[in-house]
Amino acid sequence: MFKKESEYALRALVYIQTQNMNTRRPGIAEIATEIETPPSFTAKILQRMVKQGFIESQKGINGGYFFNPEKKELSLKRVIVSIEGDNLFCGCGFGLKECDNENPCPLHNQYAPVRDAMNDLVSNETIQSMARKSINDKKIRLNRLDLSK
Amino acid sequence: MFKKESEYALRALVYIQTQNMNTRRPGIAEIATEIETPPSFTAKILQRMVKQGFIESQKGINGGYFFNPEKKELSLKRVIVSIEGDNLFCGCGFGLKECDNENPCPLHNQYAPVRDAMNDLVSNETIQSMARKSINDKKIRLNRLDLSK
DNA sequence: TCACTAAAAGACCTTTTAGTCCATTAGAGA
DNA sequence: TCTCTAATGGACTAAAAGGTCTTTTAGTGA
Repeated sequence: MFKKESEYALRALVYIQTQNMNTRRPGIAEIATEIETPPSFTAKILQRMVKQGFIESQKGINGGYFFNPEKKELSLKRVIVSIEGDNLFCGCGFGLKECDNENPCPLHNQYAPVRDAMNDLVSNETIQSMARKSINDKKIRLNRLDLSK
Repeated sequence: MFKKESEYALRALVYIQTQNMNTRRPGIAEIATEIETPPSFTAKILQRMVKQGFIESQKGINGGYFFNPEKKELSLKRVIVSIEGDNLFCGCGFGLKECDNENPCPLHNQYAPVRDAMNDLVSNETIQSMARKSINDKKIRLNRLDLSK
């Protein structure tokens, strides 16, 4: 569904938030290990998240990434749109440039409701709501079941 | 949402079916013009559709592409899965290899219903059902509103 | 059977996505 | 202020997606 970059960004941000809630500021090496992503690529992605202003970073000893608790919660949609645009949430299933209720493609009437449901989902869920779920339910994971595999 | 190749394949197949219903067998040049896709790439895609057995082709004068009316209707899902696999309809939104009700990612409970709705949609709709809609409702299109643009 | 037509095959090119590596910058703490 | 550490920046590589072009193959019908 989403691009690798979006998936990695979401997992990394949720992991950072769970650690922040535990008064920790994880660094690249730890994050990449925990969420099982390529370290260099993850570093590149988090750099972009910092530039977007979604998170902040601290260099040097005990440095790492963290959310500014003053800011309002960050929706999944803002993260995804900053990476891959909003075609997923607005576009036509048949790939038409212009497709709406007035001039629909043959799939439009069926497709639009599902697409809109996806839009609502990522608009309403936030990195923070995901992190809370993750902390409150031990069953919920950000990686594979068995890291030794 | 879908790859370009899937979008072009769906539009081409629906167009072929609408023309077949009018006792015509369109060729590449006509198809690419009508659905506004790159001709060479469209040819490549239709070759693959023939190899998959989804459509048949006829060389030479009055040649072109057509559906075998003996066969049962072709679901959108079969077309899409043959091109890009089924990750869209089975995969995890966070990109985890293992993610289900027992061991969910933080998005699973919200994401799975929307993903399943998408799966139902493409499983139930067929190239033929799309073609019928297209023929019965003049408002429905497979290209832009104004081809002169 | 010849000429024409249109699909098939396959090599090739371009752009985007995915990912690596190394040198630089800057903060923390001793 | 020195040293260690960890993020930053930017050049680079690899693979996949998207797309083109030219030659070959195979029907059609005159």
